[in-house]
Amino acid sequence: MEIQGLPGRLLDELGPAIASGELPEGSVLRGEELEQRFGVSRTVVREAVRVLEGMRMVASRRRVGITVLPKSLWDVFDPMVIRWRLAGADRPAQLRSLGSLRMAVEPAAAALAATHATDDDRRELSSLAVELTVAARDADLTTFLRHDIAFHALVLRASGNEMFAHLGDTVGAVLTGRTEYHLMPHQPEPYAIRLHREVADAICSGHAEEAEQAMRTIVTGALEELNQQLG
Amino acid sequence: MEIQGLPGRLLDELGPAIASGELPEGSVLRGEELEQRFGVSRTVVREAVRVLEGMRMVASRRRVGITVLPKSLWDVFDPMVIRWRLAGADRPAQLRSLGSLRMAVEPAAAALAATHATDDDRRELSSLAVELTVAARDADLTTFLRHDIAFHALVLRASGNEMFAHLGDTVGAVLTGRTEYHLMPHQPEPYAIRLHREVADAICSGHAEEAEQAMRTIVTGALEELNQQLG
DNA sequence: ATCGCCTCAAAGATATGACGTATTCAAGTG
DNA sequence: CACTTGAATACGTCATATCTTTGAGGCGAT
Repeated sequence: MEIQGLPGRLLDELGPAIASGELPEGSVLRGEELEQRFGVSRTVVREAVRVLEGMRMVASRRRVGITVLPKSLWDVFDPMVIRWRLAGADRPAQLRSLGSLRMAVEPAAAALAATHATDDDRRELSSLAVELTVAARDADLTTFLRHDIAFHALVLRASGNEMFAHLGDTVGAVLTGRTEYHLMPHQPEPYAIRLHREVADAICSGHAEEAEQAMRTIVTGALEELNQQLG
Repeated sequence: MEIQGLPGRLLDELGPAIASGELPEGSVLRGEELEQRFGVSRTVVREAVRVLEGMRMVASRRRVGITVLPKSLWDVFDPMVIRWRLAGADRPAQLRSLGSLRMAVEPAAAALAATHATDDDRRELSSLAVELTVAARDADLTTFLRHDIAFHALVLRASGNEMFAHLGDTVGAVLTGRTEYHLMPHQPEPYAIRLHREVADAICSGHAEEAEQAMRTIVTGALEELNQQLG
């Protein structure tokens, strides 16, 4: 899913280092230094740096070196950047940002899905809502998480908006992180389950307003839970 | 703002070609072929391809070549991808997607801005609203556009959410395109101007609900206008 | 005829040496 | 002190060599 080969491995070192602030804004790296530090050739270093440059995390300038750019310039929607930030010291800020984004996008996506979803989408959505309920009743958190992710991703995809659809993986990462962070404490709240069924039902029956409201309630809950945890 | 040097120029050729569908999904390019076609070295081709790979528009595989990936995999939030799509045959679809995205994000951003904006933000917002009114009265579309872009970007930035803030440039591109597409017909509608002042006032006085509603009305109008134009 | 294994070649992946070029910094000059 | 100029530096580009992976076709056995 990511970039392969040696440049990919270099990226997995440099990206997180920059995203976590270990290499703060303004840091300057030299290509040759990277070659030695990671034991790779110029070719590899240059390609990795180019990719970072493509996501505007660094800028390469002659006679200066490779400079880490301020976070405000980064392509914060790039899945790699999101992943790196979620994995590092920037995790709280990234979760907050994603929380607001979900708050804006998911209700809108649910509303759109109510009018744009295909019949297959609706069937699968219904099915997922049921499986979600079952997994919750059985207190099977792993299965629950898998279906929860699939549920949200499906709503986003069924909205018919390719940009919304693309947020599916990111939302999935947030949900996964939440479950991990909880360290699997108690079973999912019955109220949240009911809301998921409500979303599914509303979308299946074409009630945009209702789908939007139910989804808004879900995401609001997640956001409150997040704020509570992060202080 | 983009990638510099020869790889950058190569990107400006390949990116639009892929985004426009001129190189459809599944097309296979060979590195050597690109070297010859564009008269550049292996190094340059590889770096450009790596960047495209980073935005998941192509995948490079041994013994096969460089394959154009399906659009559903592209990083549709990457500013470059958005720009390329807006410039080419995919423009209508991209505008529709962005329309829905604005519809979801901008009202939410306005609501957040009402509680998160700094005093400077509020002052500048007020000021922009006035200048917007003046430019509209003078039927100075160029100035109007500039301030309109600044206005929306400022609201997004003042929301305090870095991801929202990052959509400022993209919204700006949409607004620019809209004005160009109109071929500068008539002056901006007084109603829309009033709504912008309303957003500014609501944010300045901390009325989140009101700001959100006014912004929603603005974006709804833009979306309707878009749907009318695209059929 | 089909399946599985083997070999070969195609194309990218990586390393390296050479040279070009812009840019910074500082020495030198008025 | 301001301006000019030159040299050092680090990236940019090209060319070449070698390695690695992998798809396709051949070959034989079942």
